[in-house]
Amino acid sequence: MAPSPAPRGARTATLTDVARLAGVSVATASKALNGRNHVSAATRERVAEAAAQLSFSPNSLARGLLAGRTGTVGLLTSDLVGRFSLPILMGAEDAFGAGEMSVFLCDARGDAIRERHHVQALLSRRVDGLIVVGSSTDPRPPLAAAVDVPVVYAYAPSENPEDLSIVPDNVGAGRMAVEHLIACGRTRIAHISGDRGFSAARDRAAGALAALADAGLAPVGEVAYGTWQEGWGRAAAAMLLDREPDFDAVLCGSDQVARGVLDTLRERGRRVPEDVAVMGFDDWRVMTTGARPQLTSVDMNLEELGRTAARALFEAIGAEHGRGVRTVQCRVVVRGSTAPGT
Amino acid sequence: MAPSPAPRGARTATLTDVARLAGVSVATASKALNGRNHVSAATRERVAEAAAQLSFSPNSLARGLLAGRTGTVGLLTSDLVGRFSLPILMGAEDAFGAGEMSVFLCDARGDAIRERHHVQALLSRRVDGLIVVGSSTDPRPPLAAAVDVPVVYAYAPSENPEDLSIVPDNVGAGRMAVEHLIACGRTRIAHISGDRGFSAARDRAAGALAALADAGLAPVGEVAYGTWQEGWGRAAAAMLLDREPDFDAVLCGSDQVARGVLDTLRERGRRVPEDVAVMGFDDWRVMTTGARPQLTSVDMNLEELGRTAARALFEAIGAEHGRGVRTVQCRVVVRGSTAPGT
DNA sequence: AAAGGTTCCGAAAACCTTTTCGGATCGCCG
DNA sequence: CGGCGATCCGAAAAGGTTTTCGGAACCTTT
Repeated sequence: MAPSPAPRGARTATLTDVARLAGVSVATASKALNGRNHVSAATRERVAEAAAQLSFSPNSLARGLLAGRTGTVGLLTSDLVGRFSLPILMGAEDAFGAGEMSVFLCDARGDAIRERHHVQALLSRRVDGLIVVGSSTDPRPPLAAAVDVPVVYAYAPSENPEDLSIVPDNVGAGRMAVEHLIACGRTRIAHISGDRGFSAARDRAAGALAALADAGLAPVGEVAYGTWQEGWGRAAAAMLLDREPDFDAVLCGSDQVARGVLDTLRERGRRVPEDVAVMGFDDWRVMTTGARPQLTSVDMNLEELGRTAARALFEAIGAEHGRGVRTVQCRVVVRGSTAPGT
Repeated sequence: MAPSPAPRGARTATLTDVARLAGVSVATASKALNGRNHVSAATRERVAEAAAQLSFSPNSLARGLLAGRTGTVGLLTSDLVGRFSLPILMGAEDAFGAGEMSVFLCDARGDAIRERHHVQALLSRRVDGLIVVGSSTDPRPPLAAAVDVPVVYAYAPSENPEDLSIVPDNVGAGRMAVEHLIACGRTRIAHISGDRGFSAARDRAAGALAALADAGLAPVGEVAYGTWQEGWGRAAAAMLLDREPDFDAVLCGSDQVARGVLDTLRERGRRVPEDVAVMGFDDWRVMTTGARPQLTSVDMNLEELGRTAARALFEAIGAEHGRGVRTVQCRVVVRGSTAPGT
């Protein structure tokens, strides 16, 4: 049996219908359904029954029109296809869903025109706030249009320091990774990074070098920048083996690079983790758990970042708006490539 | 310079303001801005100027309240974290964005309670339609609540054949894959599938076997079901080499399985594609392009599936609602693992 | 100059809910 | 029995837009 075959055209019940059925005025019906005072228990009951019978659902548009707040926010991503938007999105959706907020999703596809268009549409829908999710951690220009609702930038900070931005702590992540390797007893550590054009690569490298210096260690070779791909990992590992064969750990710019490094190390007869420990970045499960051995990685806590952005926006709605850049801590996820037996 | 520092509290301009500034009535202002007749060119110009000056943006809530249509749709996913929702989402968002529709995103996280709650919220916001995106191609129960707007199920079809569902053609995909292998001159084809519990695995196997039979060929060994992971690919390939070493192609249930198979084949001295051709499913770029050699795969065209679902919903809004299951074609993406030199 | 037609504009209703405030009813006390 | 307080209910306005329809002004034609 289909669940009450959609009565198309049968205008959905309004509060007036409920009131009529319950034999009260709309005002009373409203108060009864919203738990306001000055309604007798009996009346409240009658109204509730009537509402249930008509499967009444209050029209949020009318409510929003009156209240001046809609209970909606816009989530503007610049690149949905990218791997990093999604977890942030999930975290934000999660945090808002709990707070009775609904989320408009817009993907600008990296196009400024489309972005402006989407912002206009969202403002026209009277969203209470906006989260702008970038596709890399490099700063991005602030929204072009004049926006009269709070805006929170997530992942990619705004170039305007007056805006509120939530970003992962890549420097801390690099530091954390090296500290883990040192804790595993490694001292001859090389860093095969990703694309030098990304601040994520540079920040992680900076954190890693700082942690090495703090421990009185020098890196093995230069930081090797390339791409974020497996192929670069394979090539860079080969070069490292040729030039600086005396290393006992490799910190990689991404999980994909680490996969490539693992492949080359295995082919060249180095055992992981016995001879060489290997770490990745991003903790992309499909990459880390499919690897042999499973790959230790640094999780950027993107879902938490999304939740944080959502909470920040939520606070900014109605209250005064925060400013500046806030970071979210990363965390090391230990697997077999650095610690045997895990 | 910050772009006009958000004038909080400075009530956004309304049509009344525009009308006053232009020295006309709200009715005229409305008609002027919406390109209606019965407005002189001069007046239209004056109103447009006033609107621009106040950076007027019409209140969609009021408009929706009046029109009975909001220009919004709900996108209800059951599992955002899964790899398949996202491209569908993108396709849908793309198709709707072009049509001036805005998309509410909700993730039910596979929880029926949460799903019902989200549906209620969406109906309360008076969405014009609903797309329900599943996390696997297995049929799912139809929405529990009585919904009086069109619903389209994407990826996972509804169990109710009266509903409209858009799904990938997995049988056709399996057939297509085998046909490609045969076209590459292979005749001794094995199939290492994924998790038997998924209809996607069974459908692809059925299509593959049908194509083999059509070509007068028999598969090498049984269809091997396991998981969707790399580890299963490695293990299954090893077993295949032990039991039925005489094969010249392996069709894998997923790109991850194919990665595992590639690893084992390389380690056991079989060259790809010279000795053995290997194919995956899903065309997950990070898996296929990182592999050595790059992996031929079958793309399910999920983005197109999302667009198709969006278009179907769009048509159903206002018109009569379609029924039944429609499929979207898959396509083979050829890379080095089946055809050398590509 | 009057009649008729054309062109443009404005008043008002409609959409649905919430809130305010005045009015009505009832019970209780003096 | 009158007055008072408490309790509950309803009329009406507000929110911003679109649409309908009546009215005003102007031009053309006889």
